[in-house]
Amino acid sequence: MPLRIVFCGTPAFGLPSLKKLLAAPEFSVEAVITQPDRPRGRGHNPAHSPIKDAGLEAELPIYQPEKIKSTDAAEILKRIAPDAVVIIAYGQIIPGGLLEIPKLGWINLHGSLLPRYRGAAPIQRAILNGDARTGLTTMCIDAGLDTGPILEQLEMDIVPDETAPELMARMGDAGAPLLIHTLQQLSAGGLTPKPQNNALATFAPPLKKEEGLIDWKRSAREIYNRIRAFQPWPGTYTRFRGRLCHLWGRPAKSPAGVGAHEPGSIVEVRGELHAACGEGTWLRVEHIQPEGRKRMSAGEFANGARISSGERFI
RNA sequence: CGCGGGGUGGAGCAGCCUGGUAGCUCGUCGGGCUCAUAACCCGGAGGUCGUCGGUUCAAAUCCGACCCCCGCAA
Repeated sequence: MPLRIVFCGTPAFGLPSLKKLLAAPEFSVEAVITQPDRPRGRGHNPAHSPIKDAGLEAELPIYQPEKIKSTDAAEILKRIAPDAVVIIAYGQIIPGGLLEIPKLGWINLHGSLLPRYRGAAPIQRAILNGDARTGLTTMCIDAGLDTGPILEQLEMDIVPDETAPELMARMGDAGAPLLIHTLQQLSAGGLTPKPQNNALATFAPPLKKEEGLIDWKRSAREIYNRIRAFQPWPGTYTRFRGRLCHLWGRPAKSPAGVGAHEPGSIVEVRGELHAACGEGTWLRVEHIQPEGRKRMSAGEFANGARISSGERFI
């Protein structure tokens, strides 16, 4: 008898796990629960979640409750009567009443080494903080936010220049075999959930748009971490001549022959743009995208903008 | 019908409001200077000004429609 699974998730992070479950004969995915189609993009066309697309492709029943706690989700789950619910980055808190329905519980794959980085944006927050190591955790969902007992963990390095989408893809891939292993062990009775040490807990709240605004008083390294962490959303941006500009760059030596400058000051040397940051550090600007314009190289931007000395990013 | 910005030689931009022989930075080609150079100097090539239509003696510029790109919001 295959283990009967309901898969609950929304973004691409859970995709490798879902695919692995679909491909393994020892598991049978009975249904997919994902967030409702929401208007997205410039027009306002409703967009599917990546998980929904995969569910449709596998011809699975799809459920998209607006609010999982206020719908008949309990009825649906009781009817399907899965052995376990796998939940990966679903985007809604699961009410207590639903947690007892599958006998193996709700099994979550989380993008951090819990109890560190509980919450919605563990991977981005780890990069933002400049961490060199992170990891994956499988755990049992309980009534709190990522507070349930730990099943298995896998440590991973964060590569120095890695961006959030890159690390997320890598962790999503690495998470699939970990999740499978956890499910196998759990169903065989070979795992004992270990309570988290709440004293060590930290939180990784969702990214906010405003956090993308570059604070030039921070060091170039900190700004670079933010640039890496905030891809593809909300991005890191600054203001130039009153217009919003998304900006990409990396720490660099101070441009030759250039002394100290106010944070945000722009110095152009041979077509290269350098911006002064805090603590006397410098960021070499690589790409800029002014609002209403396409993303362009710093050199192209400098050609058109004709920056005069003393101009600044704000 | 969510709000807004933009489409001008290969690239990035100015010019549009106040219509009248298309400009800037860079690239490219040729020449020069130099021990040398991505630096500097001189010269050249390259543009249906997104598309279609309208107004006008005359449209990149004013009016209308459409196509494409992007920022915000979600």
